[in-house]
Amino acid sequence: MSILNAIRDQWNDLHPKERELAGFLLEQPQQAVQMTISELAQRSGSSTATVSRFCRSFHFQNFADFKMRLAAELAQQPAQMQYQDIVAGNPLQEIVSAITANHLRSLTDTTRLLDLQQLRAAISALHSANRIDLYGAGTSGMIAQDFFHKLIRIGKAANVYSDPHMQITSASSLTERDVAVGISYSGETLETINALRCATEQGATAISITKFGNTALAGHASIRLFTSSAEAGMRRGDMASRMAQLHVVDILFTGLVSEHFDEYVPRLENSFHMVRRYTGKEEREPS
Amino acid sequence: MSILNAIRDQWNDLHPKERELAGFLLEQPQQAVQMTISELAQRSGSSTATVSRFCRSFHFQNFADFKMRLAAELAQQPAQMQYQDIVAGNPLQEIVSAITANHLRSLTDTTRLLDLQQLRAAISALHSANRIDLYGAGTSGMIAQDFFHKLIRIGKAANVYSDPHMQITSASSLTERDVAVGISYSGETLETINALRCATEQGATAISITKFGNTALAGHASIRLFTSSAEAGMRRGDMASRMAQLHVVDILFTGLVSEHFDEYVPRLENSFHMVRRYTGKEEREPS
DNA sequence: GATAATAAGAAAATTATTTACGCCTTCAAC
DNA sequence: GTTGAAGGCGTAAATAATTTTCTTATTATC
Repeated sequence: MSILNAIRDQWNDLHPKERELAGFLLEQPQQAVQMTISELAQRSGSSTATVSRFCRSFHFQNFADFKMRLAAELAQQPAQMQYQDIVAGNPLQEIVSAITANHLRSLTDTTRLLDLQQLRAAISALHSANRIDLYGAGTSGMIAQDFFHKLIRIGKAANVYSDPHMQITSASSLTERDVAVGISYSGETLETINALRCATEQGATAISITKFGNTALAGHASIRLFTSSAEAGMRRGDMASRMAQLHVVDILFTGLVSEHFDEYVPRLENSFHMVRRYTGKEEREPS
Repeated sequence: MSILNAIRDQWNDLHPKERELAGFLLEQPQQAVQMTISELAQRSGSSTATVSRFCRSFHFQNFADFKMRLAAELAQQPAQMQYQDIVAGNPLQEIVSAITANHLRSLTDTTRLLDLQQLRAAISALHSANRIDLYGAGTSGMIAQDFFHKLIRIGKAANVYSDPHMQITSASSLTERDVAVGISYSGETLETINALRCATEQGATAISITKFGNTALAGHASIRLFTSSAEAGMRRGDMASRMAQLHVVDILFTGLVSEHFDEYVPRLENSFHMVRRYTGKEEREPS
């Protein structure tokens, strides 16, 4: 229930009328997706304009887009388990099932949330970028690293920074021909936000990868990519969200390579062979 | 697929233009549900009136009703596909499906391969370890990093090395009270193998995380954990395998924390709160 | 060859959605 | 308290989407 989760998640940031609307959506989602915007407005005690704005504030293209995605989400059979936090002394078998369910869920939810338009825009921006900067802290820093590995394999001029000073230093030298990617699950990591803002000020194209919702980081990006947002159990940490972020990175990368196949694939294969050759015979496949 | 089936079913009774429309719907249902009636009419070479009538002839209330129900239906199917390599110029939607299928597959396959006995042994070894060394190169190095992040959060004396010299240097000072974890998808990365061998010679408990099969790395480990082994497309790289490795790491970590709940959870929560406190108010959740 | 039946598009009518505008509330500064 | 700025939110105008009506073209039947 990533959309409904996101709504619950942002409850505190919602305006009064939006809350009434959100409340109705959370209680009667099945009915809501069958209504027109005016019915929904009436039933939830707000106006069509408010509903429309609500949808856009959650980064949906429009009301129709919102309705379709919510419907798709609701159609998922409830057999799927809910996201679970770590609890005491579970049998190992149950832990395995729970983690697996969390991860599968995270991936399918993220896939459902993906906006192909934004994805296409991101791919195109990355392809034509003169330089690519990647920013992320903590676990998201690792995602950035992963993306970095991929990009240099196809010969992109990419850099990755976790150090806030270096982030700003690098961002300050970007131009409108460059791309900056800010990664943060919460979307509220100050350092990453600042780096992306700085990049935007220099005219670079800013791409954000955050949990779904109205996050500060996404607010500063011109291309927004989202992962599913489960309520964060602090114990569970960022396991599922990290999977989701990697998933988005993989899709971005694969899309990029696929769309410019002849240019990138030879480089990809070359990097593969070279690693093999220079790290000993024993290395038969990428580790 | 009752709606699409019904359309196929009635194929013979359809008028020429309706067939074109039906054909498009059967081929591109995912795209169709995102379109307006006029887009759909245009793409399928008919007119809005025809589409509208088509929906009613199938006893839907109207076009919107049709769209919603089809969307709900499409959301149901999990689309279990085979592992796929990157190919040229696929539509983005297909790339998304393929990657998602790869990842889901990778996780479920890995879960199926998991040996609870080995898992228990690994958890127990990690719990009582005096020191924990993590070795990995390339992408597997990132997995090791990820594990490292997790372990230090619960106060374990962990270290992670990607540099072969440092790996050996550290491994050489391990004792029988320590644990070494070697990560390599192929299981044939020389540096990682050597580091694990060195650790074993010092009497440390060696844990391997490799693809399933008879790999060199697993041969040098006393506790062997496996991920699913799909044929590696060199273009596809290590995306799915990385997901699987992280999956194993997550299960290991969660099992560890769950089994020693009272000891580890306070540390985990403390690290969470401290990161929050020392990285500014804006940081509401782990990035 | 005329007539009836029906397919199917154009356009009109209807309905739905978004946007522009402005009122009203809230909150802070004076 | 008064004033001004900011922003929420509804009304209504503009836009877009959908359905229905009207019309034409085609084919089958007598």
